[in-house]
Amino acid sequence: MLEFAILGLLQQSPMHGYELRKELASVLGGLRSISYGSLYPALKRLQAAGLIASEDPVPRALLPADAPALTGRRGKVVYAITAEGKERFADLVSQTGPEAYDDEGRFGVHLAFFRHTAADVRLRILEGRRRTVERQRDRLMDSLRRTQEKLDRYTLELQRHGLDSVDREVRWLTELIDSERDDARAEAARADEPPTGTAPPNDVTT
Amino acid sequence: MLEFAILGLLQQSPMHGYELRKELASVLGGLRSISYGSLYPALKRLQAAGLIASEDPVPRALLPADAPALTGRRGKVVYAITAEGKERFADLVSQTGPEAYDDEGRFGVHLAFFRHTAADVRLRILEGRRRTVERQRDRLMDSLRRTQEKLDRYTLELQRHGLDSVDREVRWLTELIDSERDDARAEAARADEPPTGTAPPNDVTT
DNA sequence: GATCGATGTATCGGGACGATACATCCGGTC
DNA sequence: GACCGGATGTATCGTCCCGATACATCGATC
Repeated sequence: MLEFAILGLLQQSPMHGYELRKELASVLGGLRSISYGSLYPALKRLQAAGLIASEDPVPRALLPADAPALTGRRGKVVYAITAEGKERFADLVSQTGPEAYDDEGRFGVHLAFFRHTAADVRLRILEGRRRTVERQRDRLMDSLRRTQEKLDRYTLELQRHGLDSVDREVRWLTELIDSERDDARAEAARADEPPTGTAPPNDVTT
Repeated sequence: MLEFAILGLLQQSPMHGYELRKELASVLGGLRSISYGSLYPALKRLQAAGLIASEDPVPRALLPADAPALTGRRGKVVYAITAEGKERFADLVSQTGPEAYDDEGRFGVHLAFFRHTAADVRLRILEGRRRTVERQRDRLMDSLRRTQEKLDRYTLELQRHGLDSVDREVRWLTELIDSERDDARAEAARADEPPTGTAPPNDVTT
């Protein structure tokens, strides 16, 4: 998942670790960010797999031969995606199976790179996610109905709030899906035939 | 956090791992449950610290000496809380600092055991949690306002949904807090003086 | 001109998780 | 009455993530 996000970000342009971390935070939803303890090992894995390459474009030119020893070696390391990396990213982006939406984080990453995703794939991922969340909601509703007598007030409140939250997510996904379908329909109509009756307004775009 | 939850559950009665896991799932909000890979190491840590004790009340009586060797050793292991464990739990339950509410999971556990918690401590925890979530909301609103031009539609939607979610949590907490305050006021009124004017309805309770 | 905070790369230990192995018991089924 | 599958049950392993930390440089503020 992290690897996926990194490949996606490097798609645009090379970056160094610090930048990557900041961008990653906004991709992951604005709240929880990623730690260096996750980031650097992930970069190493990607590099070992040949999906990204690192270069050191700031050769620090100065300083005599007695460099501050081992760990010292500032000068920012820039990571760039390779051809293989681009292939791999294209594969990942076009996945429509459960691995694309069962995990919340993974789904978020897919959403973040939807502009690289074909319209039909987008729709399948959104629908898959909705199915997953609906199942969660139903399970929760069920367990709540079965156990509500035995729970104290606070636990009950917690469950109710959780249920409400999941329910809202379903509705949110439904809105997204409907708007995707509208787009697809508009697209089809535009390709099929220019509307009769009402004149199409000055359509300059494209 | 896991340790906290285990101590809380064993407060009621001894349990074995499998039961513990199921109860834990409902404590943690109905959705995400805990894996054995987390549970058993946690039980070992608690046992090493002397906070719980394990007994094997099913001596399997049968089977000749040639037991199926090493790993074999069925007969469920029951875990019970010790006196030290009860002390530790009482300490944990009365914490009102950031450690009680900064982490979502930890806050959930506190909420799950609110019936063991004094009214003033409950209020402080709820208010602390609200402060934390409000800060999250404000940060998110800020970053959304600053970056909304550069984000594509889907990322924007994701952020908006996240923001809505956090905002709802604040409102939910406010409801809980208000109802706690009402309870406290009613309590105080009952202790202080019977109301004049309107006659108190037949108050049989307590 | 010195300190402070942002930027920057990197590692370490602790802990959580999914997967898996192993073992028992209970119900139904032919 | 033999068998089988699924729920119950204990436990470990490898992989990965995270918070904390170390080290290093730069710009700005006072």
